Amino acid sequence: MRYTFGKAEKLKSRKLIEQLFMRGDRLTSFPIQLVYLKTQHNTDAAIQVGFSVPKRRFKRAVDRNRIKRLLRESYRLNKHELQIIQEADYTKKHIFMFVYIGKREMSFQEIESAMLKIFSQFNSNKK
RNA sequence: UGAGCAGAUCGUCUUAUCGCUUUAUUUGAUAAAGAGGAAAGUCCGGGCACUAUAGAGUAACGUAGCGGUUAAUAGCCGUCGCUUUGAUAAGAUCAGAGUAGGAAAAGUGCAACAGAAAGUAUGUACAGGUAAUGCUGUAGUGAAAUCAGGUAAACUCUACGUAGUGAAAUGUCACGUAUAUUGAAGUUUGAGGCUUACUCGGCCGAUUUCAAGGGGUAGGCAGCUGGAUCAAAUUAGUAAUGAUUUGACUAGAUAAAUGAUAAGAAUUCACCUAGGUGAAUACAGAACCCGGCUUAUAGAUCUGCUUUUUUU
RNA sequence: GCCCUUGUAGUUCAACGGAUAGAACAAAAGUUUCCUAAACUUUAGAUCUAGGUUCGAUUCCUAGCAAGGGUA
Repeated sequence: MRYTFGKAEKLKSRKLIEQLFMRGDRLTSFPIQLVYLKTQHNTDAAIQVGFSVPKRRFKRAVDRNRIKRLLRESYRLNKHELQIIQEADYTKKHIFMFVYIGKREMSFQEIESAMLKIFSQFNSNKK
């Protein structure tokens, strides 16, 4: 099991992101909100992921960068908890967007536990 | 020795594990490199690219002592004037700080309160003077009172300067549907359109046929980082800055890399007390590239000035 | 990335460069009432910050700070 997070797994297409926010479903576990959508995209990865921190809440670019890095790190280390990735089922492709809805910066441990909670919610929803 | 102010420089480090971006070897992987002094604000000025531009005038906007510097500027340097602070006994000089500092004798406007009067103004009291008279001086109000008054960061005038849009510019490749645009020829003849905001002036039209190839998808690549660069020495100059020589310089992402976790070290502060415990380590994150300005900044070092204590 | 606008009482807005910065609602105190509401009377409260021009600045200029918006 390798904890990688390469370019193919990154959500980059503007079109897909637009679709995601228009039609995607949402799951919340403070301070993270997950927006997800089952759709087709032409990459090898089962899930493409993006991370977002609103500029309105965090005015300085340094703070936004740090939170995004923490989110990305916690996703990278725990993504194997997701059944889709475990099964490597490429017929069920998804796109994810993690939005940080907290009002202040949090530690890595707090973010990680919230991330795990969201993963378990997502897995049970799929069954 | 402590405190304060001003300026300059630096602005955390090491190891392990797991990752990210770029480059090279190569296709398993390995190696190397990977945020700043402000990368910020976007306040000025350029480079670069594309578009536009026959010409003239007006408008609009910017700048404003003089000289220098620079690719260029509203930056920087020098200097004169003005304002202001300190020193000595006045004058004056010295030292520091600030300064958008052209024109009020072209014209228009504005000036609360006070004051007779604030600009087609001539009053009161006293003194002087005359043939006579606001003819002269002083007092009083006010920021300014007869002096071609004050105010141009009021309109304005003068001098000089200014085309527009910004790398999401622009070029190219791929996919791929359908018709903008341009050129030539024939027919027809004037509504309107374009030309820097306006005027003069200038240019163009509509339709049919033929020929050339445009637009979109914000997908890939180029643009994209070695340059008005940095450091040292010599040299020209009061200085800003220039010249020569030598050496140095691998960030290039694109919903956007430069990180996470753990341990240790360093510095500062607090507590117990002479080595432990706890806390903190700023401001802040490249986005085409440079030169300035402005703002934010824990802590450390150096220099100068002021002041306190101790010793001689 | 680029561009634009606005900052005045707690809130919404006024104010040629000229007296003590005004109005409405809100707040506080009082009158009225057995108590409350309504009504009436009164009070307190502000020019985003720092410089400059001017005799004098909310107004003009410069720099900063904050908020909002547009564009692709």
